Amino acid sequence: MSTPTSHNHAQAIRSAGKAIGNDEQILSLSETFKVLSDPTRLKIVMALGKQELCVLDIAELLSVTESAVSHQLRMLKTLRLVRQRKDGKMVFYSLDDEHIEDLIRVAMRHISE
Amino acid sequence: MSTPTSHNHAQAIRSAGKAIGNDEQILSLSETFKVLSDPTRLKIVMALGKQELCVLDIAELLSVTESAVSHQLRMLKTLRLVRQRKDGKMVFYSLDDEHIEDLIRVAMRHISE
DNA sequence: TTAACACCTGAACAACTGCTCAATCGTTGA
DNA sequence: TCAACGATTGAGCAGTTGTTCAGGTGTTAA
Repeated sequence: MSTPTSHNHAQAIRSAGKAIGNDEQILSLSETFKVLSDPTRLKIVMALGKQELCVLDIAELLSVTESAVSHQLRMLKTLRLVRQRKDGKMVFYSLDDEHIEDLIRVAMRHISE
Repeated sequence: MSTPTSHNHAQAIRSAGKAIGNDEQILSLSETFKVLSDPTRLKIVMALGKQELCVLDIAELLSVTESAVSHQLRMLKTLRLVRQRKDGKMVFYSLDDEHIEDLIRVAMRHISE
């Protein structure tokens, strides 16, 4: 007896290939996950999910500089995850995507094993 | 009139702070998202969700080298997302976490706007 | 006008990431 | 025994990432 277990490579590849979307979809998916893969951004998103905050509030809450927060907020705004509202000297940010909170909720179920 | 809109910074920070877990939890969450933030790893996970595959199958399916696949599989194994089964010269990998597929499903709802 | 404040921006830097390449291991068939 | 095969590993590299820093904008109060 030689062949340990019969395994049709060609068919396995064909079958698994169907489970993968097209490259454009994969890229969108991975970018979605990438936004939340940085602790600072994740905290910002979770905080804004609870309530509207200005830049300095976020900076103080996370113990990072205004600049760092501002950079991350720009990215989050570009990706349409947050929205901004100017009020005098301050700029208030809030979450602009309800799906993101679902995503975090599901991930929390995951890490609690 | 000066104050544009009344805003209690201290209270806002306190309130939003509750929405953020402890640092350990945040780190776990962000790491979960980070695994799926790379297109190659995401494809591997999605393919293995459909069916068990050996290293060469994955390499061919994704058009990358065995080495690259092996490196990523090691990471996925360390993080307990995949499990391996040796069979002769081949090593078959399969998904070892049902929550991950949920996560991808929710993210797909997100990107389809 | 001026100073203070909240925020934004671009350059620069260190740290990290994913890949390639070459070498290696373990198993199998000749 | 030995060559072929599937898989793994570590070093090295180019590209990316998140932060800091210095300077800037716009708004407000004096």
